[in-house]
Amino acid sequence: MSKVNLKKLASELSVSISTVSKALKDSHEIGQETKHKVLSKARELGYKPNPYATYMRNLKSKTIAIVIPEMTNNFFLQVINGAESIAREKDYHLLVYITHEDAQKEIDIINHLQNGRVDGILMSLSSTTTDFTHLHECINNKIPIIFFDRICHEIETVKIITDDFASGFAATEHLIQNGCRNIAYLSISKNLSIDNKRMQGYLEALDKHNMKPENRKIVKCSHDPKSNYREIKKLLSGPVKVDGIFASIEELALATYSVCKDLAIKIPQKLKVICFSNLITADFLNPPLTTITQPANEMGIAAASQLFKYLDKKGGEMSNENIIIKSALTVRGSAGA
Amino acid sequence: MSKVNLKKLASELSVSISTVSKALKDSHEIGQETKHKVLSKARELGYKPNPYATYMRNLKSKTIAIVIPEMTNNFFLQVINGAESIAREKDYHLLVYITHEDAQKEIDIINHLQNGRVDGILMSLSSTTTDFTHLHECINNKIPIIFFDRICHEIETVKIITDDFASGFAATEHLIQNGCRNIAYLSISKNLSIDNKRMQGYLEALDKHNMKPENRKIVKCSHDPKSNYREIKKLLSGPVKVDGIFASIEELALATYSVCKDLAIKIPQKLKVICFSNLITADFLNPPLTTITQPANEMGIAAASQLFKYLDKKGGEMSNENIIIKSALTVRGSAGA
DNA sequence: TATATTTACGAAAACGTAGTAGTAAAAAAA
DNA sequence: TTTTTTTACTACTACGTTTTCGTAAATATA
Repeated sequence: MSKVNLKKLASELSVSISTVSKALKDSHEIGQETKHKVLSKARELGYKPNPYATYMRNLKSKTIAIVIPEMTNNFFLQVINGAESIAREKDYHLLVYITHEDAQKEIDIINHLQNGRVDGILMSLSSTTTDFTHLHECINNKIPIIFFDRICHEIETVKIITDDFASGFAATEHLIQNGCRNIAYLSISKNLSIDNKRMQGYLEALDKHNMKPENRKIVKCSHDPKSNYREIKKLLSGPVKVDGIFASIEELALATYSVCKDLAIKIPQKLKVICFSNLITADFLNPPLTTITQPANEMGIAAASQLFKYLDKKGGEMSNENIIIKSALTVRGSAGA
Repeated sequence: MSKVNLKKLASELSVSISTVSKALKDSHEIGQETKHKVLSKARELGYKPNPYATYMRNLKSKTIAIVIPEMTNNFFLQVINGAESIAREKDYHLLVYITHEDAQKEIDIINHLQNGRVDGILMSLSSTTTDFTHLHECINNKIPIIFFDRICHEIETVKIITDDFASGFAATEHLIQNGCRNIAYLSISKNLSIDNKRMQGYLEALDKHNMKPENRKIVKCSHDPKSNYREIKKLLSGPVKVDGIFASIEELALATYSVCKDLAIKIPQKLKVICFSNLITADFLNPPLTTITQPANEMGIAAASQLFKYLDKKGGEMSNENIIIKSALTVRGSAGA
């Protein structure tokens, strides 16, 4: 079962390699009869062109990468799903890399993608990334990056985001309209664009309703579940009065649920909770979780589509635009009726 | 910013391509001084070897693929996470493909991987796959496949599974011990090894406790949420008495929750529910969902590790063994205390 | 001093594909 | 009939890397 390549086909058919290659490409230079012979022999032996050799000729890898910070979050799962479907449609291949929120891993991964392995990258930043040299280098090497969700403002490229500010505003206002007067914001990382925007929405909503923001009500969380639990517990059992929580990501809402369970705080009676989330189980939680649902699948599709749009018109410049796909507020039980 | 390759380095340094290549590989054939010059120039220009050209020389793609049926399930998410971590460790790259439970897509994907693109494949079967020609062909082409979870018995290779039979038995017995006398099994697909094993465990537990299996209590579900909802609703509102449900996968347990919500059937008072699941929110559901939790991350790690074990001793034969990683029954509320 | 060995490099081939250029033979046009 | 065009093929090269082989010069050995 030795590998069947053009040379093998050629020798089997007693023609030249060029003839086989051209016949398979349906070139006009090859006669009908020969084409048929080549095609049927290729089928018979199960010839599949070697992708790496093909790359060597036309320097197109037909491969893109998606770099995400973690896999515990439903959002990224759905983005991958969307991106994969577009890649498949375009007959491209999708490499997946997880940075685990580690800036060094992100740098290593990006560096590994510098020499032709991929034609482009879809990416959401790690929360610990503060230096963007590796990304600039990537752009210098003419490898396009499309950001989604956690974008890098410094890089001029297409960015797929949701309306974080407006949604943060809406989420906070929803809590206010349901009676909350002391709303805490659970932040995930200062470094992240999404966190800043969501918090700005939160602050703007407070301001509109004449509520003063308090630093004590802005809890800096991380990706360590235990420390998040501690911080939220400290908030909810401490001196600061809190009757509403706006969690920037779903992990923090679940941590809140966990704390409330342990402290016997009733949601939504004593505490109303709302968060950005793509949990499929939001409806079945106790109580059902009111969420800002990001169009994750659509964002994956948009990111991949934008990348292919650029790759297809291969001469052009990458435009520097934000593509905004709106999130939806889904009222369930956790923030009151 | 033209691509920096060996040729470019060589001309910059006025040495031959061979010298540069060997210097970068720290060959003894190259003098210390030259090595230093080459290395520093390589760093200066940011040389990264082209992976496809490297492939052309040693015919190792340093890439593996993971082929999964869907992305809506937390199990596969965690498997990818585990597999990616091992791949990263080995400096390999991971391609992700989703069959969307479509046999034809599975065939297309496997065919696309036939000529060298990957060194090996991790795979979980689509539920609609009944013919395994494409997989046999893969093995014939010397591309190793490691199956996990949804395995293919026909192919002689390493398979990573959980103790589906024992867990199915334990799940059913747990329901029985909590008072259920009329237990239904929600099946996902006749084609799947896991479904059969889990159902056998279910039947064995019924038998042990002198309960007769009834076809009416075995509900054939699919991957269509709406039809699943209908089928489960039919079961729970029909003439067949049912006081316990064992769902083979988490989607079916959630569908059951949905039906119970709409029919106002109290879980666990009127109906006890248990299922195979990797939901991170199981604890927060209403009621908390008692689950058989598969060691998904470990299975991903095991699958990738086994593949690399084979790839590393590249001469050998692939062994035909089942590696079983046990699942754990986590008692929460949905199946009674 | 003459010969053997080691050191440090370069030339070239190969991996599989795809395209350019070249060329006999056949067909069409003059 | 001669010339031009078309048809249908082959030879060869390049993509970037790695490695084998070859070889001068330097060094060690006899």
